[in-house]
Amino acid sequence: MNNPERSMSLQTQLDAALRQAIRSALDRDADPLLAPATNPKFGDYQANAAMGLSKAMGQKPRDLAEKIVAALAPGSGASALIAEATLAGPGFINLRLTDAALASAASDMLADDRLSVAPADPPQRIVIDYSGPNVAKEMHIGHLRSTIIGDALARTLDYLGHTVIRQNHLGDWGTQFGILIEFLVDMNWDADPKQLNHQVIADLDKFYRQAKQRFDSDGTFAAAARRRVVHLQSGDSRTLGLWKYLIKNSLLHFNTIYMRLGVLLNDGDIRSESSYNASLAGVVEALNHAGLLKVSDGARVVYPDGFKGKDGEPMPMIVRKSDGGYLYATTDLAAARYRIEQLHAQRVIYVTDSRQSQHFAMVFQVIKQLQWGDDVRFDHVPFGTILGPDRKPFKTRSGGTVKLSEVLDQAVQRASRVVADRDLDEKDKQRIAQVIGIGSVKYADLSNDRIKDYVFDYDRMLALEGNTAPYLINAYVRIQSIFRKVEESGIGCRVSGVGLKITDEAERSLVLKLLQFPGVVNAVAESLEPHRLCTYLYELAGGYHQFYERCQVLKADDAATRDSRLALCRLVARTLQKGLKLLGIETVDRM
RNA sequence: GCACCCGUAGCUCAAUGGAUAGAGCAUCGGUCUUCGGAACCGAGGGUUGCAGGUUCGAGUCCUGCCGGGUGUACCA
Repeated sequence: MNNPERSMSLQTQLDAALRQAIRSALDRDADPLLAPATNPKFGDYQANAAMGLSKAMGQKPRDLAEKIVAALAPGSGASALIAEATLAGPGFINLRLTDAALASAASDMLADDRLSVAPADPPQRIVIDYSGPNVAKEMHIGHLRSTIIGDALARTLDYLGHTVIRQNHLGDWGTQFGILIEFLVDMNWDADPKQLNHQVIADLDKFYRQAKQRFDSDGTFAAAARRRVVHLQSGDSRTLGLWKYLIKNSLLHFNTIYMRLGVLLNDGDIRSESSYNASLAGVVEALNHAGLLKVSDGARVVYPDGFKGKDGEPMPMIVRKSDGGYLYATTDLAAARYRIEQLHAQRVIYVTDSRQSQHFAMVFQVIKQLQWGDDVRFDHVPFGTILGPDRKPFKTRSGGTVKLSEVLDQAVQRASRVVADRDLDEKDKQRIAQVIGIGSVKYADLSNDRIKDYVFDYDRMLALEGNTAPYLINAYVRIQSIFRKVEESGIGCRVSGVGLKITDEAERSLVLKLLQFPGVVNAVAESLEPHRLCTYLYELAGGYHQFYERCQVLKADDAATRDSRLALCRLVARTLQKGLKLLGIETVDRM
């Protein structure tokens, strides 16, 4: 099964053939700039290298393209793949592949449990920081995007063979815990630290809002809250006991949400803010040692190169407050250091909303100036805001935060209406509603270009038409239905060793689309944009429907055609299922 | 003030610097003896916010405007 020669994707083979042709025609190593054809009438693939090489080589692009085309002529070694290479426009090389090459590549993909997605070489150690909810607060709509996008990226990078280290940077430290704990002490909240209760998190969420209000209006309470922060930092036992109790019950809540969402995060991935407390002083010392530490208005700051604030002055990043406290910049630096030195990361990915872009740009710049990880790649993966119907940040009618658990309840409930009148037993219906409901929420989020804001709309995300989870899952279901028919009718079908053949245009373009899967997965890993995979899956499902319309599968003219088409169905189903899985979305066999 | 992000069909969104800017919804019109019609085919609908520039080629890159959002020293 995973013979590397055999499982090399078609596009990889084609790229190599083009590269070789450029070398022999122009005596030069160059990227062929191979891409699927922009329009089917141009062929299957196109290579755009000639236009770019023109200036460097001092020759007309069409002349260069002509030489490359000549090097692709029959007998060149590429002829098994390429049926026709033609010159077009200013220097496009349009490629039409042989049906045999397409059929063979599709057969290889079907026989490969990786669907022709080559393992990364070399694999990297990649840290991905996502979700990061706050202790003592219920997860709300604001946590959705980081959790879902981060999870999809983690799954994709893992599939490519990288060592993915998930880091859940829990917010469990800071002034707000002084405020909350002081409030709890004040109301004689006597927590049994061993007790776990799902209701606790909702109470805490409510208490914090009350406490914050009191903190802002009651000076005596505010002073007590600040003292409580000091108690917490110095390890006062009652304070610490309450704090640990908050964490325990929060984790119970987070894990419940994670399980419903089907994200991979678990307790082993938690590395909370407080876990860096002991190394914060060392960060400041490192900055001092590097000569980057400055004092400004009593605060310890660093001025990262290239950042200007108001009135054109260098913009400071405060690492230690004038009262001696540390801030999130310090924690992020400590976390980066841990990831570089202890986790041996080669790449670190932060999935947070775009409002933190400047913060991370500064942090990355400071890391650079500290020379902590010269060969480590840092990526901030920013994303936009989820908007309500009024195009303002999504809030409840009364203006409160939208709880994630209620969003998921609502989505599942609406999904259950879709299957309500199906002839399925109740247990299956519930399971289907879960998969469709949760999948719809996730897909709606992932299918938009992440940098943009998007409007949260249940009706649209649960629609059966368009680029939605239900549409894709339904395409999968329809294929499964064919295989159920196969079982029932006793036709039997060969699963392995089936020779795929192409007998129709719809079949051919479906195969072409299937063969693009490895390229798309790699593009997602490089750009960190899951919506590209969504677009691909949507097009794949569309291609399948066209094929399905034109090509009879079970009533095909002969057994060989039927087996070939069944194999194609199987490949589409597997690709849809795998693609959705990489997005963190499940499939069902009926709906 | 400065910095970053966004602006594409009536609506919601796509488009590694590539050829005539594409989908879904909505509107209108077709197909077929349902391998699940939750389908397929077609039509109308665009000065890609505006104006310059770079390039063989710009929705995409650069500059300046307009509009919206976000950030901008002791919260995260």
